[in-house]
Amino acid sequence: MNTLELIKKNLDTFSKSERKVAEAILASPQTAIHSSIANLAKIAEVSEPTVNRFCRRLDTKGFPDFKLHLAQSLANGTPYVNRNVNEDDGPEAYTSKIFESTMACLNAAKNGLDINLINRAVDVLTQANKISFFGLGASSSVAHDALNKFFRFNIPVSCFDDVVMQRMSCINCTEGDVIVLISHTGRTKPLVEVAQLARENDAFVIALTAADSPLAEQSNLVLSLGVPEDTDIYMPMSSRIAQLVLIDVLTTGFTLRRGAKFRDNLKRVKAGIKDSRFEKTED
Amino acid sequence: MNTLELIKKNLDTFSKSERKVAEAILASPQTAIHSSIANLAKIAEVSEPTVNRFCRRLDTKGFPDFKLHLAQSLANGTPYVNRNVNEDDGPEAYTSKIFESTMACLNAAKNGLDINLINRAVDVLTQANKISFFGLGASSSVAHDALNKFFRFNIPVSCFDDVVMQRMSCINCTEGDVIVLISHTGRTKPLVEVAQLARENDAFVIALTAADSPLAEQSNLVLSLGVPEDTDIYMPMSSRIAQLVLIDVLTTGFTLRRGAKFRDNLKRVKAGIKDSRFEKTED
DNA sequence: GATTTTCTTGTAGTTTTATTTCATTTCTAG
DNA sequence: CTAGAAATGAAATAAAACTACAAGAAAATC
Repeated sequence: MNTLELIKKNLDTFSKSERKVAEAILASPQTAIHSSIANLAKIAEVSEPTVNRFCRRLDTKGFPDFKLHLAQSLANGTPYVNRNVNEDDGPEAYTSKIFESTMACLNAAKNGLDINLINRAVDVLTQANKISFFGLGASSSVAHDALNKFFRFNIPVSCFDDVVMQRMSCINCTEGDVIVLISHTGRTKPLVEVAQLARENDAFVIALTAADSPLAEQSNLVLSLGVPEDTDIYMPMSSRIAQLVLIDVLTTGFTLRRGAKFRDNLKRVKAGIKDSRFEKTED
Repeated sequence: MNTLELIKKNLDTFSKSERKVAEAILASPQTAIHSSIANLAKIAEVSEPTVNRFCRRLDTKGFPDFKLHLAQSLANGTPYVNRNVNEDDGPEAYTSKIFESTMACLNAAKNGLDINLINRAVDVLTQANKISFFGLGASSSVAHDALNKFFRFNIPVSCFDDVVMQRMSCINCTEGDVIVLISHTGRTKPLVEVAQLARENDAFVIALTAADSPLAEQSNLVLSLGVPEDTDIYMPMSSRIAQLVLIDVLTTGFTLRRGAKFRDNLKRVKAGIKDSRFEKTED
């Protein structure tokens, strides 16, 4: 738990003098971590033992230990607090807010993931005869991205971003086929129907979507990113980034699982691209 | 600069005893920040002043100050150090490595951005008659994503991921058109030619690409993400994520610049989608 | 190869910083 | 208004960090 947040939350549980300490710290945390206990006591206009007691109340061993905790939470740039863009932000402000909230979001997503399910998904993908990635709207770019990555493994893989093609593809499914459906909310009707159709035709359905959504219910395996987002004005930015990173994770798992033989194959594909470039490397 | 990294990098500039200290810290940074100078000296089998000298050599005021620095860099989950996936990583390991290195990469990207150029890009986009997003290969999904976002602003916007269409589109360019080219390396021949073609037809060319690349030279405005990446085996994962976040930033800047009127428009587009859903929200 | 110089390291002493103890003050409840 | 409890700070104690200096090792010079 972020120390600054903790202090804010417990402001009313402190005694009068202890609150003075809290406020002094909140006013300038940077000063706090670079002060001695005597100095901070003077700033807060209390005695040294009071500062010490304040530290202990926050479950630290004492003042130096408290400074350590505080320093650590400052290092994170408080990414969880108050990072929404508002109307009068300048370029500097909205740029760092977006980057920081994206990072915070990835962090949250990481902590909320079920590693066993990921492992399971990699299993399924490794054994698939054919893999298809489906997404609609904003999620279609995630599906495309997935296609791009799996394409290099030299296995049958496809990607559709319109419902008609998705349905047609599902009808031709057989056992051993894996369909990966991508939807932030899991409430896009056509996609839920596609999931149903796929399962009726014996395909294995993996969903990258919200837990407890209609789409999740229709799927064999759900990888959910617990990333709430205000989708009312701005677009589902961060959550989509998290989906992409999840695709990265699956790709990596896939690569590792299939071992060295396949990694050679990857290199060969890359080598084949080099001709169309000024130099080496990748787009 | 990350303290642990700094220690590693300077390992050979230390004297024999100081290196003992460095190694003791690297072996268990967590122990280090919770030890007194006497304790750490004992662990490293040196004297206390040696530890103190070691701290000063790293440009800190002394041992307590050093602990603060170290604590801060530990708080970031050591994302900069040694985060490459290797063959025998389990799901847990590669998942967190990928998430963490992506976050680190975003952080690096954020710090390397030129805010003025972003502001300039937003300016140009806001005044464009027509916006086109071009990408090839892995970058095409970024272009699609951009299309998806700008599409909602109710301005002429298009996206092509094959060279032929891109060239055709460029030939029809007129002054006031803006072309956004996306390429991780900036060395994809066809895309560089497209940039040339677009400029010959009076379009304004914005490139999301590496600085000092052929593509950068052919563009009117370059937004570069200084994100080096080992593209030899794994794909350009993190850098592409950074590009996407940059698109988010541009979109946000665009939204803010055009003011409240346009934000209403966004809401209307959203409302129009709702019918095709089980509930509200967005994919 | 010896000798001087420089750099490195540790011991012991000093100073700074943090913590504990305890007396005083300030609330709170009857 | 007073007994008891809680909060606070002064002073003393303990701990930690730092400094000065001297002994020893390594490097350079003759």
